[in-house]
Amino acid sequence: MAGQNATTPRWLNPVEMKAWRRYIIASRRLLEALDSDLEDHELSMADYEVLAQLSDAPERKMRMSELADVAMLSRSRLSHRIKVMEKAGWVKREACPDDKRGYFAVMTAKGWKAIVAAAPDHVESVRTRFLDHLSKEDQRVLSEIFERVTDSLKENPPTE
Amino acid sequence: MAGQNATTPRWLNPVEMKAWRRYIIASRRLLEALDSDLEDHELSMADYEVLAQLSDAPERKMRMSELADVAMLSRSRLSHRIKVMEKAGWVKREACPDDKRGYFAVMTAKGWKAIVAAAPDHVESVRTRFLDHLSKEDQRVLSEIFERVTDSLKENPPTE
DNA sequence: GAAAAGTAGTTGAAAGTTCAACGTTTTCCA
DNA sequence: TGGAAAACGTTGAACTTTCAACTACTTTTC
Repeated sequence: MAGQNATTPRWLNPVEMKAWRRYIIASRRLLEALDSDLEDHELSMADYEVLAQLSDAPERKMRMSELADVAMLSRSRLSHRIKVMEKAGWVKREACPDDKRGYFAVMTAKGWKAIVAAAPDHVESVRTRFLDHLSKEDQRVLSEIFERVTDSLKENPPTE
Repeated sequence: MAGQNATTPRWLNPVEMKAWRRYIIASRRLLEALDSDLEDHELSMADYEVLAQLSDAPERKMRMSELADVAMLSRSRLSHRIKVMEKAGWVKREACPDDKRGYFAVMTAKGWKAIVAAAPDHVESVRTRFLDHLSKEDQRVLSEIFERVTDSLKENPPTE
């Protein structure tokens, strides 16, 4: 992307700037707040996401790489994180019989208890800190905007 | 926030869920993409933000704590980061004459060159990856939504 | 005007994340 | 069928971020 802007840059006008900055700033603070709310359950957002995904999976287990994809973590990051979560007793690892390279992350009873305890509070956080400020129409507009953003990122992924 | 939900949790309905997840997923990918685009200039988003804020400040210098606030970094994080940026030659530190506890972060000529080189590409990234997918009306709606979200976070800050 | 309380900023250690390299197993295809 | 290439997941090292403690200075309070 470097050096592709020989022409005069199209700087943001005030309205664009406001939309962009408000979005980016609110999003950071929102994430912080959700993370902080989850601390009451000794969970980070990433941990929550991992457990939530596992709890939706058949038999509450999932291949490491699939879990990494749906939880949007790098494989390496997931691998390190699962090591910690395993120590905490929320998940364990299980060799995959079909593919000897592979492993499953399996949610334990303790992990299930943790997510069941955390989920209502987390959903309530998402509501009070975010969804409550959106009308039905806002929800629709937002869904569409971010669908377009995601689609465009897929078409034009960053080159790393 | 823990234990405040003795009542049945108000789970998200499908429309709410879709709005929430699309927003959160697109936002993560968007941030990743912007960060990745900036790598061409050897800058992280945090570094960019620090340099951008400095370049707008009078004399291109700012007190550490003010800089931490506007760039949304903890003081400790800024302190560590400035150490690295100083080594890279983009900023230097300067003792504050009025308050002997204080320091200024001061942008160097090299820092100025770095931000001037990166800004057009970065703005272009923000456009192509985000703003281009928003109509004027979308911009307005988004500004208002995230203003409400920010206001509510101010009224009800996380307790850490 | 001195002690207490608060503010500015840094530090080192602990925890988390990225990156590149690696061993193992599977897939591809000539 | 055999060997190259790709995929799975882990690892250790480097780097980043957080956390709590700390020094140094300033402001408040009585």
